[in-house]
Amino acid sequence: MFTERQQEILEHAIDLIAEKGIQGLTMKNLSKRLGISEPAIYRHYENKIDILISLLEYFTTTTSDIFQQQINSELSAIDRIKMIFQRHFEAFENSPALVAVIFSEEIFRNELVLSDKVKQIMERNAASITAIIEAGKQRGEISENLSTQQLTTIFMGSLRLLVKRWQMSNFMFNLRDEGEKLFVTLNQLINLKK
Amino acid sequence: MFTERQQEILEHAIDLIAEKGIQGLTMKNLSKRLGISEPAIYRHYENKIDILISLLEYFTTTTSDIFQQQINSELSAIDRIKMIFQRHFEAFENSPALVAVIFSEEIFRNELVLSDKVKQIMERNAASITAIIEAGKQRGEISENLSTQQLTTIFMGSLRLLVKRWQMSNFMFNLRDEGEKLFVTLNQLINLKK
DNA sequence: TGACAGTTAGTAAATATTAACTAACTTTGC
DNA sequence: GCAAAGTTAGTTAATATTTACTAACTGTCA
Repeated sequence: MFTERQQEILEHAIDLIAEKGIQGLTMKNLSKRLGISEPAIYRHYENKIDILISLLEYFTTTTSDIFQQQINSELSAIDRIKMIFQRHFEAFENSPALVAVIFSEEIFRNELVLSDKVKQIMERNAASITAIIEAGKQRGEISENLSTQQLTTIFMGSLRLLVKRWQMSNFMFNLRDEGEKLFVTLNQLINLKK
Repeated sequence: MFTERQQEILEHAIDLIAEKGIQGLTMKNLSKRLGISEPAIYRHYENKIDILISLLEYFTTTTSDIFQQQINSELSAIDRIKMIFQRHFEAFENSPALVAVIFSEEIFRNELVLSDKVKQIMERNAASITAIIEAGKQRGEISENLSTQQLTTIFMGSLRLLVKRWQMSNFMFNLRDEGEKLFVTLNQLINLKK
């Protein structure tokens, strides 16, 4: 899918975005990081947008596993969502720069091809959570009175905000621990309905 | 606080950011929108960063009322949070471009003065919600078992995600109606504990 | 008359990209 | 087996365009 060099370029691009935002991602900065000249980058990518498209694909493949692994699991709905949470946290702790991409709507806003891809990723993720909640309802784990769609928003929204806070704190707290706490409360809220 | 012309400039700047992201906010684009020349803008603002600082102040004054009005209210905690939600939705429906600013962490990342201000705004908002939840706990409206901090994340996170979705859909659904639905579910979750 | 708000015509620096070339490999055909 | 041809990954220099910003001038109006 990606050559070794392309992957290197992507990783440095992610780092740059994470550190300085999208405005920090210039060919000059990127080449400096890579230790090669600007034109050398064009041996591996046609243009800058190509790099960004690639970057979204890279992110998609990285995270899509997390969702697909869960779908066949025998766990309860809530535990399955919990596992999705945890795996994301792990992925982010391993490479905090990835967080910049999960909040990349702003980054990719100016190009239609890119913003569409971001939309797709978000919709796919929401659909996964929705499916799990529906299954949970059928098994009687989650009250039928609660709107699946709204629960999806609540789960994803609070997850996203936690990660955003982690990013804004310069990754100063332990994401997994805080995620655990958040999940305890979410769990309490859902279970009380039984 | 702002002259008439300054306010005009800010509004067009917000529109530009809303449409094309931060990269769309150039002095050229801005002057084109305003129907004046680029140098004319410098009659009203010293430089571009000055405009962005002003923009955050503009946003702060616009939304800080929403929080302060509530604090003295006699309503229940949940209703007070609901009102804060609703007033935000109203503000956003009146000027959807404002939404771009609420998610402006990315936009203002490159300048320390700016990103600090964004952090401040977020913290102030979180503190308001936290205070309301704490009060609700003391009045017995919200279970003491539930973590105030996590509840704040859940409220703010789901609110933010809803607004984000609204933005990504190009404002194609009714934000207030969907907000109402979200709140019904949040209400269900909290109240069941009684 | 003089401050205010605009203009035109520029600036230097930064931007993504292209042109032209090179050194070091690998493949191919006799 | 080895020279010719091609590829890969880089270089420096130059490109057109865009960026934020400035200097100097002009009209307007209280």
